[in-house]
Amino acid sequence: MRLFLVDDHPVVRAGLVALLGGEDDIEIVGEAAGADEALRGIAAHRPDVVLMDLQLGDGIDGVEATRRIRALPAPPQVLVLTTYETDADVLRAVAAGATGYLLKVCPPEELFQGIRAAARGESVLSAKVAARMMRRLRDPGLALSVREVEILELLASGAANREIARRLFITEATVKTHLVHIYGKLGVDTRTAAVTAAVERRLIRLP
Amino acid sequence: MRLFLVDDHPVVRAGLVALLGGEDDIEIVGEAAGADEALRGIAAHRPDVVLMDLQLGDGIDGVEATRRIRALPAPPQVLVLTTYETDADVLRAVAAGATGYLLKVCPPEELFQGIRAAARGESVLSAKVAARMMRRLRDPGLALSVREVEILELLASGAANREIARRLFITEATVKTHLVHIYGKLGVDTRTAAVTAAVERRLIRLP
DNA sequence: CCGCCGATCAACCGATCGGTTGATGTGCCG
DNA sequence: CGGCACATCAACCGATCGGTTGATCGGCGG
Repeated sequence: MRLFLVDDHPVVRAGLVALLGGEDDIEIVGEAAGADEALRGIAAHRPDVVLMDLQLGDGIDGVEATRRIRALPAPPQVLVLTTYETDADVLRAVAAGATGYLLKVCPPEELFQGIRAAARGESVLSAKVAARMMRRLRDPGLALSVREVEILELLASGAANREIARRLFITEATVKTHLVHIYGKLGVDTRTAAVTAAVERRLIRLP
Repeated sequence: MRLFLVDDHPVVRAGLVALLGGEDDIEIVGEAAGADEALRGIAAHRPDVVLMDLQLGDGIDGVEATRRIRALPAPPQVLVLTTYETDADVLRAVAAGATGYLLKVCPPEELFQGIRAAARGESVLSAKVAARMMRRLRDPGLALSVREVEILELLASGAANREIARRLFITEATVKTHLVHIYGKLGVDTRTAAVTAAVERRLIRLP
């Protein structure tokens, strides 16, 4: 099975090469530190699976890189392997066409099985990520709605209520209503605290 | 030269082992995913240099782990190898007794030389980190003062001006004055934007 | 079909924030 | 010694935010 690595850290790429060297059925056909390099390498080497970090060397992030890879004709499976487990990251990666989402803290064996499962086209979720998603499905009351996360991300960028309203094509009154709900769900009472609480709880991630 | 690895990511540890395997003068005598495990391993194997990540497996972070290691009798040199390059991280790590500060994105050769330099007791700074520190020294006007960073960190926790004033034993008026200066230096005009700008510019980092 | 939830909007009020002007003291560097 | 940066405080004003109450509408599930 042909594998392509995309990660901006030389140390991590070396680690993956070393770990996967012991797996005879997995062949690493190329690696890249950034999105452009990855797209060229994938076109040249036609891998079955791409192992993708979310923070990349060049300006393009892993989600956008995933989107572009999946837009290729007969695209490879993309398995995200990254440090973060925010709701926003996971949902965006899956929306961009990722087959699975693993964390770098996972034990090597889980990584191997994940790569093989991805090659078969199966969906793969790291235990921690899966738990987060299950909780999100089981207990939707505590989870923020999609709209509320949108508000939070604009909040994190420092936008005023009026600016948020303008960007989302709603009125300031609606923004305030959403904020009250967000405060309640996060257990805070100011916008700044909401941003840090959301970052801590991995609901959003700062750029 | 005896080296000990501390990093919570199995992939990164494998990568370091693989990369350093080619350097005959460097011998890896042990590794750990967390601070407690590291302290036990260091006591047992007596390395010359400890390669330390800042985000660790257990509750203790790399800065605190560094402090504890440097408090040992005849302690090893501690070389920080991490993803982040915030002012706060670097300054805290150095204050805790770190000999050097390298980034995981650095090329392997720089890492090798850094480890050897650390073993000789020399200070090591990654090029990006060094540049940031130099800028901080050369152009103190653009850098935030220590007091302003304190304000920023409380800001990031969501504290209101009154709360910040109470925690720092100053009046609300003074807090507002500091905020105006901070806004000016960061080029923003709201507290929330100041927090995200500070995080983006690596002046502070969220917990 | 009816209830619940999410999303939308309105009007109001007090509290907080952003911005300005002006002032004082301290410590450092040339 | 004379700046200069930093930290501290005061008073003021308009803008924004936080909180509340109440309302409409569409979709989804029992």
